[in-house]
Amino acid sequence: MTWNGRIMSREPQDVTEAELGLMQTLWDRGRSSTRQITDLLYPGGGQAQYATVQKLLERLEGKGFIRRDRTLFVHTFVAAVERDELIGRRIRGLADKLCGGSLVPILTHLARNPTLSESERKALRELIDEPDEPARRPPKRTRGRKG
Amino acid sequence: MTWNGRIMSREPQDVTEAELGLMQTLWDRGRSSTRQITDLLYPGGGQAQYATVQKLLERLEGKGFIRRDRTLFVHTFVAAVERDELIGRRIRGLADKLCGGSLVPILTHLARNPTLSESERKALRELIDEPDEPARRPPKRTRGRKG
DNA sequence: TTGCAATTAAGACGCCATGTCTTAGGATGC
DNA sequence: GCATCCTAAGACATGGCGTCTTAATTGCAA
Repeated sequence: MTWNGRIMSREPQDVTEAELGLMQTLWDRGRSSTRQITDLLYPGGGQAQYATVQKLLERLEGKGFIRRDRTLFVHTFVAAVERDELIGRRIRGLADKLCGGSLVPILTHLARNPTLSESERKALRELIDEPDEPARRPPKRTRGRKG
Repeated sequence: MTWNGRIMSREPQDVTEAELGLMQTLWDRGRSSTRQITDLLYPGGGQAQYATVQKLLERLEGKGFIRRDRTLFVHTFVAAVERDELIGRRIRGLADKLCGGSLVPILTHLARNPTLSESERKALRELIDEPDEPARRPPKRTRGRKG
């Protein structure tokens, strides 16, 4: 069985370090071609680096983190998962692995964090006080929990 | 150079999945021996599982996440890094890799999180208000208003 | 059309992290 | 003395990951 923690059980897969570089590029500059990404990430890179980017893009596509447009000869790519979404996944993963699934330990850690400047603290406070939409307060009765 | 992202540059190293199981045990039950941990993590395990735990403990010690007491014949282990500290490291790593080092994107994500219950929201708010300000603040309504 | 450059596509490669297990050598206790 | 527990050292397979080579395909200019 070799039950490992990541070999079996089909975990959703994550973006690796090098792949993250490509994601950043797509997030920052939007739809791009392999060439554009390569020039940006490996300035002065040759065929080898180009192929590396290719492979990374292929894997990212396979994992569903980017989408490829094949209509033109030169394919273009866009992020299928936004930066914030990835942040969310990481936080959730962190909560699952270290906090029994709860976000509270993370929250408290953040709140107690001394590196949190007063302005950040203030910004956070406002964000918390302000749920989502101004027109949405009454219908909120202990809902929206997923198992 | 083979600059990879983890091969070179001596990154502080992280706790792996299996190792995390041992850490949880040490966090929960405090100082423990290899035997105790093995019985807990691999019930009915034999010599093989015992050795696995041994190796994991050895690696954790090497990485500085636990401390070993060799005074007695049977060594005992304690966590050298607390759960909260590890949470902090992960958050920081997340911020570095995905947020350019800033915690704000993480904070905003959390604040916007729909799975955050009202009680959690409230708890967070209190935690934020607490640290810096000793005890000098009218009940509420600090900031003026926001659009 | 021919030829060159760029692009896609497929796969090989080496390294090492990771979890697992085997074995040897000491200490303990009956 | 002998079985049993422990430590210690290391072997091992698997797979992730970043990298690179090579071949096939397409576009474009001369």
